[in-house]
Amino acid sequence: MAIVRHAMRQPKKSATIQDVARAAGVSTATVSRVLSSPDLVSEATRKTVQKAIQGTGYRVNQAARNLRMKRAAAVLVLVPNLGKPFYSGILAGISEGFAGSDYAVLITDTESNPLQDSTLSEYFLNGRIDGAISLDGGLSSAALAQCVGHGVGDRIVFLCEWVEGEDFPVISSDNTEGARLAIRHLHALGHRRIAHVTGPDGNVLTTARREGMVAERTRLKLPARPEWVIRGDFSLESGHEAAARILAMQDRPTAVFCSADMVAFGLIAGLIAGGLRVPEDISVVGFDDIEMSGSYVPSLTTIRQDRHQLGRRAAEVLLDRLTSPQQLPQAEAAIPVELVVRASTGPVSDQVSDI
Amino acid sequence: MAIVRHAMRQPKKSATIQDVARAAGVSTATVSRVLSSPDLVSEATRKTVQKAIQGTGYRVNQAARNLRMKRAAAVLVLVPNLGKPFYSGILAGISEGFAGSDYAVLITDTESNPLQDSTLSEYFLNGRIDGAISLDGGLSSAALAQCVGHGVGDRIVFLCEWVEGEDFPVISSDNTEGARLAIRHLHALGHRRIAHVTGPDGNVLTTARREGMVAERTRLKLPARPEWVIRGDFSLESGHEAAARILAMQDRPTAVFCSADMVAFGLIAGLIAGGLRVPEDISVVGFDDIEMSGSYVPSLTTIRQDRHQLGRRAAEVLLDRLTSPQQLPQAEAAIPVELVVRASTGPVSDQVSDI
DNA sequence: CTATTTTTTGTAATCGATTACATACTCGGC
DNA sequence: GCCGAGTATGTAATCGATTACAAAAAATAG
Repeated sequence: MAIVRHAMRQPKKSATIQDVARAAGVSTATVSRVLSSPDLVSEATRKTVQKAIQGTGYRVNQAARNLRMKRAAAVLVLVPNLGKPFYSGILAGISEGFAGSDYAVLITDTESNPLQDSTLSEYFLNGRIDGAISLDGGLSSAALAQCVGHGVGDRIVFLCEWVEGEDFPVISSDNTEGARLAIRHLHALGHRRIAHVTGPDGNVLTTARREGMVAERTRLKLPARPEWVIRGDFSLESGHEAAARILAMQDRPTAVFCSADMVAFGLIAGLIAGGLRVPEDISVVGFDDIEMSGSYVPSLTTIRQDRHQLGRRAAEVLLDRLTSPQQLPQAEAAIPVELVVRASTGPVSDQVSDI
Repeated sequence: MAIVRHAMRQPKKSATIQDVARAAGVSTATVSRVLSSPDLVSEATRKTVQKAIQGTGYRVNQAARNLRMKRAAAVLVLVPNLGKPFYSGILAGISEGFAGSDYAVLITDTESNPLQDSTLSEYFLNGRIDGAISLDGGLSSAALAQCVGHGVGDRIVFLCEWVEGEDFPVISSDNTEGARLAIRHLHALGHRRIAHVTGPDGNVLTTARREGMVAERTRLKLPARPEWVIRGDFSLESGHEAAARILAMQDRPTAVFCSADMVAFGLIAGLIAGGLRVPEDISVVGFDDIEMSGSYVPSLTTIRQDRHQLGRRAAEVLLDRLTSPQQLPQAEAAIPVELVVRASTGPVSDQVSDI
């Protein structure tokens, strides 16, 4: 009895729908129907065909299907910077949203792979994608105009960020409300002198959060000083710089609301290095609630964005538009945010309370 | 004169190669040749065809091309957790590596999208991908065996991590050397009592780094105590827990080498909260050099992995194998690492120096 | 000027699915 | 027993590229 060893190095030419048809003794049309609309096929043949599929190890060839059906079965996700921990949960939500469908999810980092104005529409025109989700509010209007011009404008959805003045569906957290919650929380702890570290100028989130902060501060009749609004850019470094500014102030705030958790981390580190205690001397609130925030020391009081939900929702909206393209841009409600109280905020201390 | 407004809502049925052929007065074969092997076509016709391509706004249909050429023009990257900042630079390197080619890069998070044993090979069999790069050393041998069985085993490349006992090309940093560098650095600063926070059990990186650490410690004849090797899992939390352990020790180390930067952050925060100063009382070294490490307070001394290079190299290796499939697994040299000295390490302090 | 090689171009088959349309079959109802 | 409706299946065109092969044109040799 000989022992046969197969090298099997070549990709097996996998079975085609023809092979299955032959094996099952039916036409390719029937096999195709078993795959895509099984209820059109009688119980008996369906079983036969399914057996034949098993037997041959048949897998549908996506390229052939895509060609015939004129679709790509893929969507593109544009992420400003994959390295930011903030995006992980979102991406998870997105892929979950597409899990039931047969769409593949392409992810690209727009920071390391700057899109040319034409790149996005190229993807569409080459038939590589059917739709796109952009987490990048910095897309050029030219790029978007191209897509609209080619008739694929209604397969683009924005998530978290958006482009001012453009009319695409946007899924995002209730940023303004988040800012209000933060201020209200600090106010309830007795804080009156509240500073804010913003995001980068021109960013839509910067604006939304700053506005929410200002609105609530006004409503609560809190004092406002120009130097208490410190320009940042969502980065750890900017938080650190903000700390230096605050330490140098004569008229120090008792609490700081940061436009992102990373900023808060940098700020706290800087403040502690400068001899202040958090939260005893100064309270800090972040925004986002990234994974690290719960385990930072001190753990961070912050505004939680439901990242998973955000991603899921964006996927659903895009999926809707891909399956029934005639729909008009329905109004999207903002995803609610939530205040998460942890150890970086506390009651205002006596000696620095305002008059 | 009437002003015409086009709604232009439908996707323009884009020009096909037939349209171009007609416009240029040549056959489709010639157009195709202009696209893929221009030197087979005479100067004159090439120009005509190119003009026709411009004129019609023709884009090649990927699905048709893929079907005919039996390829997917895409590769899959398996990332254990997209949220870890460590991966961003790597992904950037990978997409850069594929930039010149026409491969699309699919990225999937294996934590939020656990791969079934058959999922990876399904991707191959469905013709969705031509190759894969795995950053996940936790792939099941069953999944890999399936791929090998289907003859696509030679289009899989591991990056950073790998699966013990499997014979795939691996691109990774010189982890062992990194650990040695860390220990050597601490030794040069006068430290003798050095602790190590490891990665999770069973992880190949944990092993490589621990071994490098042990080897160098032995070489330098440094004291070793079982409790100075603290089990972690590359997370901030585990660093924080390690801090608690260290604070509780009677016989405290004067320096700690962490198996990841995130661990170091948690550790430092914990130590500072416990009343120690870094680096005055205790020095800390990380591993990875993620973006944050330079701006953390104190900035972190760490072992830099050239993430960009790692990604690029993996892309190149895979690309090689895709274009000339017969190649045998060439031996891959480890990518060199580098010690980056910052503020979290300093000379051992007098009062705690060993006898 | 013819024979031979080389270069350029065209014809038509092919990749592997989906689906419009045609056909065959089943089942009641009258 | 015939008709119509409904169900199940098959035939063949189609999606849009690539490429083997053939044919024509141009270049070279003798």
